[in-house]
Amino acid sequence: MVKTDNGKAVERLRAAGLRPTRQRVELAGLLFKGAHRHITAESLHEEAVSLDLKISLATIYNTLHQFTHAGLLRQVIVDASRGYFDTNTGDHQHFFVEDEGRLIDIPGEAISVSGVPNPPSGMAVDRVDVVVRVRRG
Amino acid sequence: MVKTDNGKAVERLRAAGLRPTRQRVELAGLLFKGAHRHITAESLHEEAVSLDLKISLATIYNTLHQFTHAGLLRQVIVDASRGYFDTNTGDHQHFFVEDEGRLIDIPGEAISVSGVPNPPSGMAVDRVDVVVRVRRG
DNA sequence: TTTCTATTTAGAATAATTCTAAACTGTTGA
DNA sequence: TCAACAGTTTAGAATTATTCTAAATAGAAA
Repeated sequence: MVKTDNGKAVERLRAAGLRPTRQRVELAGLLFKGAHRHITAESLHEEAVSLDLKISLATIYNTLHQFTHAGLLRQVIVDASRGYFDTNTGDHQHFFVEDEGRLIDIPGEAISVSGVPNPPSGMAVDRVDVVVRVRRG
Repeated sequence: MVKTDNGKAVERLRAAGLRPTRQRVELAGLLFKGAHRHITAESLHEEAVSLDLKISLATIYNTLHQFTHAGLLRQVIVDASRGYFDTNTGDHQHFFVEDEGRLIDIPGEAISVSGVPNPPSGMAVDRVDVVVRVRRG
């Protein structure tokens, strides 16, 4: 019996407490197979469609959020009209190429933010996001 | 003849190359009269309505963008589903209180980012945005 | 005034995302 | 192996923020 090797994806989903359904396994396959990626619900859906994976857009949205809650993805907010997700959940920041809507990682070791004041009392820092907006020119 | 003093607003608009229409003058009055503010198209519209200013939501959107292009406002991207604008266009960053959708300024002198790598060739840095996400707890 | 163009506006249109309720499918226990 | 249940997927409707359109209005200049 010939099958795509999705054993890794299945394990990863189980470890995250997510039932390894066909759709989740296929998406995990796309997302976590090779190098880290930046995707959009639309872009991932188009990719799935082009590979003849049968996954609805609603499921893409559901899955992206579930993966994010499970810590498998991180959401990146750089554009008011489009939600990005990053398969790299480690400490790092981004360049955002405004004309192209493209993200580029900046390693966490490279960049550092200092002088962040104490948050208002009763609040705790969740995360510090740095976006370096760049343009052609 | 008793009139609201909008002389300042009118001058400011003229200086920015914007024709001082009633709507723009009234909005400039709201936005630039006192301390710096963080607003949303919706929140500004509600405020205008509550003060009996006759300004449509479409005009609020138009005006916010025109003010931004003219350098009177700065757009702040912190939330995928809502556009914020800041009357403080100077060098500074933000706390974002995620539960409340509220922004708090961090003075530019306080905070600093170091180690930003060179942007990809052919690209120039437009701006470096820092968002410190905080939560109750 | 008159005229000209920029501006405003109501309402339709768009785009991203979420919701709903019905159909489907992993998983578990017998 | 299989029944049964709870979790998942889905098509399509609904929602939300925002933009567009084309007609009406209002500054500015002469």
